[in-house]
Amino acid sequence: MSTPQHPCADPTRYRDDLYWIYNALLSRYGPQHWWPADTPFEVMVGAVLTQNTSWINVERSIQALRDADHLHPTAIATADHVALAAWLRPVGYFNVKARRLQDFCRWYLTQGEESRLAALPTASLRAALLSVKGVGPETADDMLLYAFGRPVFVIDAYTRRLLVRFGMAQGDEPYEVLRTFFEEALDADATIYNEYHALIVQHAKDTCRKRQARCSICPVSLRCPLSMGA
DNA sequence: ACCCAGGGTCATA
DNA sequence: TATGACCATGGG
Repeated sequence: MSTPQHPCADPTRYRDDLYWIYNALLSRYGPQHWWPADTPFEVMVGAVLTQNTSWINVERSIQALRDADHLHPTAIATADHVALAAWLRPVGYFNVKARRLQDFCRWYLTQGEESRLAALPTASLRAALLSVKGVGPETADDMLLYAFGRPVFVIDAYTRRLLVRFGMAQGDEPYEVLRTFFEEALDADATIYNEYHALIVQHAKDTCRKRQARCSICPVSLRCPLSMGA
């Protein structure tokens, strides 16, 4: 007991709770049909653009790329930085994201696109995605789950708050710890993971951003488990 | 005016 | 390993 034990050190203990939360969210919001994109490549573009950015702004930039006929890996890979940054202006960090998106597309083209990547086992594919500058753990997992259909659980800020609010984690655990927590507690099912993450985000949009004082899903009556602050 | 958004990198200690 | 600074637009 000298070493501080995280509550999430024992994933199987929370299996039923995590499925209860999933069912509560699903019965409230219904299937979310994520990721909102037409192609796997668009999923990956959106995953980069939505970093610390609201989705409405990502839609604007995706549309700007589409209008300019640049919603393709070769077009982005060879685009002028200033032009690319202009299309990405709505998502913020446009200089950073222009470089990240271009780096990703150039890498993507060298990999022979999806067919080659889709043949890789999940661990290898994850490592490959993480090797691209600008693709961190959450962005890579968005791609793995929503573009490649792999059973990888995506951890975002909302998920951390959810775990903290339910007493399953402290909140400052490394990304990998929380991802492993979900994946060991739940069955490896990409369909469930897909819906679960989407539902958590939907719940955050529904309650957190509206600053609701109550949330029937939350076991704590006063505030929503995903709400900001305390 | 303030806070936050479906994060990640880099410099520093 | 673990903080802090930085990136930057748009909506509540």
